[in-house]
Amino acid sequence: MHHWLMKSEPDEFSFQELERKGQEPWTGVRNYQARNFMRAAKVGDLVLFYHSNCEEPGIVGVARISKEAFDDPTQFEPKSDYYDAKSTKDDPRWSCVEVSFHQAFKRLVSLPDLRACAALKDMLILRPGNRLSVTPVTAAEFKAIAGLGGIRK
DNA sequence: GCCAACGTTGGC
DNA sequence: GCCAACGTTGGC
Repeated sequence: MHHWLMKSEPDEFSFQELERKGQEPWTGVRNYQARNFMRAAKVGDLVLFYHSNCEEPGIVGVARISKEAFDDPTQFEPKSDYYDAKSTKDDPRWSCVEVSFHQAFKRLVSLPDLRACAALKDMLILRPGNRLSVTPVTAAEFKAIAGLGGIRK
């Protein structure tokens, strides 16, 4: 089992919205590295849900991979923001996974919280200029963050 | 709204 | 295949 961290702008799609809907296809990722991480994700993998570009950036809870990588439908939709004219059905460029709500944190784990935790000093997300929207997280990092969020994993 | 970091594009 | 220009991300 792998662990992941996925970023979302709450104005676009928030953790609360995931809780309400139950599950959501994670479409619109247009970065090859992030895409490759999604292709490696398996059903049941746990996902740290990160709110970015907002008042209080940080991790708000845990989601779960509920469907493994499949073709991101938005790449074929000319009207979509994520349309990719260079992608064909025979050779699609972009994948997505489906994520499901799993468990909300008791408290937000903010960026300063993450930075203050010695066990997390190697996290990809904390590296300057990191912009990947999907990154792998080690089991130890996952456990430490769940602890900071007030849930036991 | 600024700006640093970084991926992508395209001319050569 | 190099690299400058450009666009995007995301914290502050």
